[in-house]
Amino acid sequence: MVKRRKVSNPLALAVLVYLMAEPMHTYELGRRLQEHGKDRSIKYNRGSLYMVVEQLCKAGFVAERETVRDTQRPERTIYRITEAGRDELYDWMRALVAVPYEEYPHFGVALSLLAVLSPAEATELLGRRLATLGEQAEETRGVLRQAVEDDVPWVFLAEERYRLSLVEAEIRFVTDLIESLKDPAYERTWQRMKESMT
Amino acid sequence: MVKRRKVSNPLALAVLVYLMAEPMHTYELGRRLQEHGKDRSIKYNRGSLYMVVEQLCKAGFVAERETVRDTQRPERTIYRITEAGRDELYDWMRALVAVPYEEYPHFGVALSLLAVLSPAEATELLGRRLATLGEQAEETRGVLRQAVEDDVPWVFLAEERYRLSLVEAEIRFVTDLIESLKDPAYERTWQRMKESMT
DNA sequence: GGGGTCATGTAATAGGTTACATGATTCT
DNA sequence: AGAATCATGTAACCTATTACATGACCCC
Repeated sequence: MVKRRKVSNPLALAVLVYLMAEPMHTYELGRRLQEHGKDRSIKYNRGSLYMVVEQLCKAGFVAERETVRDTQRPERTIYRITEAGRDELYDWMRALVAVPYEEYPHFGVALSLLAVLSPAEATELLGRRLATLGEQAEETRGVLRQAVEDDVPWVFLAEERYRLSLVEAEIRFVTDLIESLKDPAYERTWQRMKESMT
Repeated sequence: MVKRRKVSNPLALAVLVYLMAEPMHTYELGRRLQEHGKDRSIKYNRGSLYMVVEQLCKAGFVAERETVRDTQRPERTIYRITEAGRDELYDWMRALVAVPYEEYPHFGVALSLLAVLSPAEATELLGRRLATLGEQAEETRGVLRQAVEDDVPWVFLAEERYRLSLVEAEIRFVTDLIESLKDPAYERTWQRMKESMT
């Protein structure tokens, strides 16, 4: 039922978006992604980028426009988006925005196995996490402040605000969790569980 | 500086935890994971499980204990956790709890490219997301209610509470975002951007 | 007792990351 | 000019997912 995309790496989506503006070669794509800080929200690495462009090409979403050799620099292929690529771009964006994607955050895994740690240790570790989360929140707030000063239109800040929302939510959650762990009843339960384990 | 784990798939962590309780064979591991609903927080599929167990074996974190052939059923290898495996388990759990891992949620990608959609369309799509998020929140609340009724110790509910926190945060965020999109100034800005694009 | 389906594993394929390679540029 | 660094790509290597395979069990 869930239509699988021919190319599913989110990098590909960014590539399509950038090629909407104008044709360019792969390296240039990478440069812009980094320049615009898109690599904060999209996992970026050069190897994957080349792979993804090739996949897009095979899938017919982009096409070679020409191969430039300006005597120096190895020859670079310039890509442009195709009609099918445009369709795919919009279809993909719509799906991403309209339907939540099931994710598996690493912290969720840890929580689902939390019982293996003693309450004391868990508390200590969570305290450290809390500190780092605080820094992250502060950093993101900084990015936002700076952007506002620079008159960046707010649409381009949605991702950072989202990031901040999530971090703040996690801070509240962890704070509560630490509170819960203090309950001496849990300490006892944990001891019993531990012993009852074969 | 970031120590890479020999086996990094989160499934492996669950395997180690389960083998702490008692030795068992791969299929049994899978069965329990599902039974306990761990597959809600850990991406699970059989193929990966076998792969992961093999990796753990190569890495010395688990070892074969014996190979049982009870005349029927193909022979199944029983694994047990090793000393090194125990160490790895605790080290890994500590890291997961204490330091936030950088994730790349799909919705963040969409947000970082939101500007390609018209404000009107974005609003409509976000509305649909909001509806689904509401259902998800409700479902998770249901799971929690049921678990509380069944006297499940709360440690085992941390993951669900976390999930709920995140969903609720996202609901607030999206609600705000929809509000922002209504600003007629943005409509104008968007039009201008669109035209100025080569 | 033959057709479905559950239990169990393996192999083929596709996807992604790291490591390497090579020419140009810049610095001293 | 040689060393260090940047620009650019490719290839080798892991990881993960899907598809396939096989025997047992269950039901009319």
